[in-house]
Amino acid sequence: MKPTIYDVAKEAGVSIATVSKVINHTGNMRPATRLKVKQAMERLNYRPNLMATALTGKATKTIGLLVPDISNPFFSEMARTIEDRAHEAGLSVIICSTDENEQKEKKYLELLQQKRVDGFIIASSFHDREGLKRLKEQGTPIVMLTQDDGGLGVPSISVDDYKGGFEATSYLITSGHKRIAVIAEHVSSSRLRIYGYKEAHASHGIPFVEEQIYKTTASTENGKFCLLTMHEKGLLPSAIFACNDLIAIGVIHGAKELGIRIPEDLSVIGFDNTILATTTVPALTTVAQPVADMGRKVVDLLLEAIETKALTNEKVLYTPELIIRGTTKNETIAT
Amino acid sequence: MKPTIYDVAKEAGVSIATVSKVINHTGNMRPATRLKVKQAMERLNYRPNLMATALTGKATKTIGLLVPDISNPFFSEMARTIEDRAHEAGLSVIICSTDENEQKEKKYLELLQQKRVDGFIIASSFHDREGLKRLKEQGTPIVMLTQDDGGLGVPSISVDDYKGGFEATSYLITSGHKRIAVIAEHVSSSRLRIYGYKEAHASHGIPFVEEQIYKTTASTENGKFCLLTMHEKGLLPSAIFACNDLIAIGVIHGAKELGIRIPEDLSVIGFDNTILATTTVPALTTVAQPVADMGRKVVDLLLEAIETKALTNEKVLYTPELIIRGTTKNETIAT
DNA sequence: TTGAAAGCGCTAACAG
DNA sequence: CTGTTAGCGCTTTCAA
Repeated sequence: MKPTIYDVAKEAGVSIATVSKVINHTGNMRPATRLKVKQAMERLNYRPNLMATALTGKATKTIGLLVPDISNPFFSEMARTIEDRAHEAGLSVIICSTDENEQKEKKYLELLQQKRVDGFIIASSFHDREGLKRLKEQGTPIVMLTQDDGGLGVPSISVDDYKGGFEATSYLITSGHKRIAVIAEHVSSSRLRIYGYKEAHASHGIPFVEEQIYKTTASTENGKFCLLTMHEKGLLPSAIFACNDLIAIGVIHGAKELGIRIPEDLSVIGFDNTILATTTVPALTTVAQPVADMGRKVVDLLLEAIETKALTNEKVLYTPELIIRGTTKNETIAT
Repeated sequence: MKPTIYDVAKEAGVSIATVSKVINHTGNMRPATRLKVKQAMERLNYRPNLMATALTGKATKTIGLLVPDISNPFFSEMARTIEDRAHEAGLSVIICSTDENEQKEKKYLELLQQKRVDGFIIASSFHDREGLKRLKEQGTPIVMLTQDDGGLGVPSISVDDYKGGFEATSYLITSGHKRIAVIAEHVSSSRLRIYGYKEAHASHGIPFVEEQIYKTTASTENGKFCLLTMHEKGLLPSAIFACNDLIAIGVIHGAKELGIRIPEDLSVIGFDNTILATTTVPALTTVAQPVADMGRKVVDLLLEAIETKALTNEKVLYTPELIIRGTTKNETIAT
């Protein structure tokens, strides 16, 4: 079996209390004693059992990260920066993919609570508001990422989705597009992006129809499906604002299948600026989120909440950046 | 504070042993008693503390997954299937990105040991063989994924890298290519892929030069850099076999920058068949690994090792599949 | 400066 | 069928 604190104590000829003190750098001690203990630990290759430590009331040094799907490049890129920052601070991360599914949300939330994680980063939409509220009331730190807090009163980090939607749409409009569809997700950030989409129309005096607003779940398949649907209904727009890159890629795939040329026949804008946006040809025009900054910030905020035990309500809004690449085209010049 | 087993016992008017029994479905009990306890748990919203449970010798129901980089689509796709399978079996997954860096490997391995994870899935190359050996000797189940076990005597799951390299190269050769470069990684799987590359040359009676073998780390930047290097040295081949999609994409980027047409001037084959391979134009010819099967299998194997406490040495080899898309071209026909 | 002892929340004999 | 009790490995007073 693995050596315990008792083994070390015996090996060093001291009490477990003394060993505990050298582990935690607490209290004073004769240097010789400290050395004896250290050597004993070395000899036995001793590592404290974090389970036992956690049981005495200390932190578990683990946080939970809930994302819709870790295989979505946006979230895996985000997860990577979160992981790095967390480890810098001595925290491990348990990642759970919810698929935006209420059952899974509940299951994972409960599971992680039982594991006594020190806090949560929630980057997935949350249907079970009640569960979150209880969590919060129990004093567990929570930070929302890419998600509003739904009046929960917890900190949240996100990009200015409204602005992103507004700028993407405005760009399309000023490029001469008049029939612009939007493919959004069933999540709070999409609501704001749609709002931006609408306001852009309003401010340019261009009408839009509700039928041009599609809602789906993030995947290339669904993006393609939406385009096919538009085509079947004879409602093909001249431009599509997709609420994430995955959907935009799906649209591009669908377009190829239908023989629709991009950007000549159809302009496409994505959102997130994941690696995928750089691999398409032409490269995808998209709205970038500062993933690295956001990932670091969300960990810092959570850390602060964990350490101070105080529940702030800070809302951090990052500025999105429209990155113009090859999938959009100026209609006024073109036609 | 969170309710403990004592609170439930008091609430239900029974002893903690009884409560423990209903939690673990052990022993018999008068239905009425069980009901009383269940209701008490319900009322208090009781959840057992997994830390305490783990301390009594039970499993932590957590496994560690070491990958080079979770933001690499191949690994995030793999992580997703692992996560799903693990959760089906009641296990959580802690993912750590090692960047193939020995310091991080050590750090994470140690960290996860302290967290008393039930087992490890190692999908990252491992410089610290000693650490792994000690781990294994301590009885911790380990399964290698995408990596040989380096004589460690633990199970391993991978694709037949030799075959993948052989087929990719053979395809290029039979398409008429005579100057084929390979860009590999500093990992064990790449060694076999290179071996396949060499054997393909040998079996077709085509010579190859060692200078055509490049080694780097997985990223688009590095792939591009390799192509630029070849160009500078005046050693541009007519085809490149990249040992993963990320590198292949980098080559494509580099080619675009240099005005090299793909596949007309240069054929490119990747490896992994990640989502990236479908988003390039033309789509990337690549060698597919059955990620979903591998992910499930690796969890099943680990689970078996955890449950039986037996250390098998099973080697599972999946068959790679060459997927021909648009980045390769038949030279014989072309020229 | 060091150690004895009382928990932390739960499991698992062993009694009753 | 139910309860008592002794740990699991560590932290933390409180004495010595």
